[in-house]
Amino acid sequence: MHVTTLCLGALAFDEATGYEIKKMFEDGPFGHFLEASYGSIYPALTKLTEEGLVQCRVETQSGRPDKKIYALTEKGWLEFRSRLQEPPAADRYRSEFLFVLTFAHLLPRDQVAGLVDEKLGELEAALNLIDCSDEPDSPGKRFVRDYGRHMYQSSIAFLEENRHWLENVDSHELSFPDQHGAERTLSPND
Amino acid sequence: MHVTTLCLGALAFDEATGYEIKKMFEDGPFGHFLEASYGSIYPALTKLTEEGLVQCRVETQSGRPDKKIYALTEKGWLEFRSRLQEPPAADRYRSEFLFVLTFAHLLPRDQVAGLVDEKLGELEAALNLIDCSDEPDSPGKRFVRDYGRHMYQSSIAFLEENRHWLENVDSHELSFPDQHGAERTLSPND
DNA sequence: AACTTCATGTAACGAGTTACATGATTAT
DNA sequence: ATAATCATGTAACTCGTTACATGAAGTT
Repeated sequence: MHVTTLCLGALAFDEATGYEIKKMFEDGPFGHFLEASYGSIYPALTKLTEEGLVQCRVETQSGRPDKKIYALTEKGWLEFRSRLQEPPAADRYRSEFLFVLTFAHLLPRDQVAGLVDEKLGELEAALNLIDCSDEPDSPGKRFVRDYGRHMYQSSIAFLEENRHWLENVDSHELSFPDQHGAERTLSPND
Repeated sequence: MHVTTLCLGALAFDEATGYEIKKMFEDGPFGHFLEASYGSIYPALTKLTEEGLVQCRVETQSGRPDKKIYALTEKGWLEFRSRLQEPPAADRYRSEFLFVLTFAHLLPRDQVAGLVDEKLGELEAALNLIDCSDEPDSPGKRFVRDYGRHMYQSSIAFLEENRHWLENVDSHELSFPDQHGAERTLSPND
């Protein structure tokens, strides 16, 4: 999904500046399942303006750059709606955390414990962010918020149930053949 | 995380060809939370060989390209272990599905229903894939598999509980000001 | 007949991130 | 003092995907 579509979506809630749109991808309604940086948002907004999908109103400020407040045009609304009708790309969950834990038996125990603690901390912070967010003003927002909360809770529950088991996995030695086929080993703490 | 690290991880289980590594990112142990394509795996393997982190044995075949079987070297093991010790990047869950559903009130009901059905289908297929996969041969693999299963189940449960509510959301009209500030509306089905 | 699997590899293209550039104001 | 917030924007860079090229054997 192009950043332009994400911007259209952000503006479908309310007019906003590039800066505010970026915030929506941090704390706001999209924060938990989408990302976008200034380096992609600003050019996207410029492109959308050129295409007539959004319009821009400038508010002069002293001491800082003028505020450019973007809003959808009718053409923008229609285009956004038609983009929503295209089949969405499959969700992708990328987790280096799980990748590393796949090799738990090759890692020192305290690293495994540290990793799980950190993840648990992140998950709780994310949950907290959800609970502190504004009351959703549309059913879709409510659905997405509740979905997020449910998944975070579920993830926390799993980690808490399984952390002891995982942290007490036997450390295996790395065992592998050298160039000549002879067996060699390395311990995880070496 | 670089594809080279992913390849090192794949080879930490067993020697393999580029083709087989790709399979591991489809059905195999990493399939649910990582991706890699041939266009990145083959160059990565070449680079790893040049760096001496893996070695390559060629098996001649008739009728198809020779099989290049890659295996970690000692240097590769050590390098892999040290990469595992670097703090992993934060997980990222990208969901166009949730993005679209944020705007459920702007969508025709049957589209919302269709989206949820499709997602439920995907989720069940993924669960099924997990349950048909080989019995994990390391504790980390088992942990990751169980984590995946738990999250898929949790997601399915949430969608099933909430689908009726979501599909019966009132369709709102798109309401927005035109160039002159006058109120304009568009219905979702128009 | 047509499609999938096995098997490797390259090149062009796409798309976004990171880092940089600038700088006043407000909170700690 | 120091850091964070507000505010916009560009350019270089990373890095991976998609599509292409090749082609035999087995499956439906």
